Amino acid sequence: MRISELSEHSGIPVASIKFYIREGMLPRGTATSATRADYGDEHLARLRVIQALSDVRALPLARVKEILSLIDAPDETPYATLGRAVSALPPYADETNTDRARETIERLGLTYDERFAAVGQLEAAIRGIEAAGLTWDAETAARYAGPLLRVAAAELLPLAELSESEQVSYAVLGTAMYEPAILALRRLAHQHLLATRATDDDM
Amino acid sequence: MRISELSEHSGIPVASIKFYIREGMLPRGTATSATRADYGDEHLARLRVIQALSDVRALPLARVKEILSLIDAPDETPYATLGRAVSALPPYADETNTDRARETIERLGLTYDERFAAVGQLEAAIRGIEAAGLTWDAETAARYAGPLLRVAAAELLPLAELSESEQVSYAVLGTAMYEPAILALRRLAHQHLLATRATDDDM
DNA sequence: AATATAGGATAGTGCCACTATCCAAGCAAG
DNA sequence: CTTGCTTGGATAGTGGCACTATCCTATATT
Repeated sequence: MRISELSEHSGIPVASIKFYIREGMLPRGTATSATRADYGDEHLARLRVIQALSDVRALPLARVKEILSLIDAPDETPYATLGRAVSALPPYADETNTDRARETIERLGLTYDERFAAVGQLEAAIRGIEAAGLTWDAETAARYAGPLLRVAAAELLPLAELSESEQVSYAVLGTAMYEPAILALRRLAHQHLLATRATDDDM
Repeated sequence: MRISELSEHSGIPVASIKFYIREGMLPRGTATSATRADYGDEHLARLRVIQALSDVRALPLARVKEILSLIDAPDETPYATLGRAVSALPPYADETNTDRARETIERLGLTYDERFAAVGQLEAAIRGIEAAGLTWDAETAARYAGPLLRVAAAELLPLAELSESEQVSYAVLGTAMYEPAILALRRLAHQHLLATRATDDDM
């Protein structure tokens, strides 16, 4: 496939493809002559991943780049790789004090590891909730933690069947890409409950 | 409070406060003379909401503005207001074809209303998942839907105690602001499961 | 009366994600 | 073989966004 064909198949302008190559997010095609290079299906797949992360997840390209490099060259353990993948996702918090998050995590009986980006993200989320005038207490946290632990456990089950390298890219991309679906389902559930309740008792 | 004091209390530069006023996101202070205006606690609270939506949620100011206007002047019904609030949140999808989402929604027994933004968001999420090479089928959807319906139901319960206007702002801000906490908890749950499992059987 | 500060309007800045222009080196048709 | 069209690759330019800096005028303050 030449670059123009890659552009047609992916729907991404040639200039943008060149840009992604320059940025190191997409490997160069294999040069067949001074003015021709050959691109394969892996380029197409990579382009679709970039689009998914950039458009659907609305991640800045710098974050997309981090995630891609994680898939290409994972860390020692899946645990560490997942940790770095999480740090590429919003909210981008560099909280120094993570007391609120720690309190919540420990009360829920989860593992507290301050190096894990999600701790700072939870801290930022809690501060945002309270800045907006909403409540975050043990009861609120428990409301979410139970069902989410169940979700997380169910998500990890099918992973066992994959090879280690597949596991990593599935975990990294899965963390990023299933989130919008989760949020959409929660919003739909709210609407559903409101709609059905409205016919019941006019709320 | 004068604008300089509002700036000190909120930590937001005077120039930015002026900018928010210009943009119509923050009401003008009540003018006491040609060169003085008075700001109150409601300005401080508004500023904190703007910060939470803008920084923690990383929403573009145009979306923040939509959400604020919804709180200030809600639609006829909470259902409609929530619908418009949802459309201010990512993923910003304008899908024309929402077949995949519809299939999922109907199979789960939820209400399908194509005017609701979350439908298009689910469609965009599904396309993103598949573009990234991941799976979305009935089984996957069911994995998420059960726990999330439980979350949604639990969230609506405490609403009953509030007045109607409180309900609206709580629903609008709650939809936006609890999401980062939910995602952080899911990420922490993954990490927790991976960490405890690793000590068990070296995965 | 002199100085400092506030409020308001206008223009400028820095970052990001492209996008347009150039150029030399092929490739294809006549 | 040669004339015109593409292509890959490098460089510079663009448009949008969220501020931010400057300016001016009218008061407070001393």
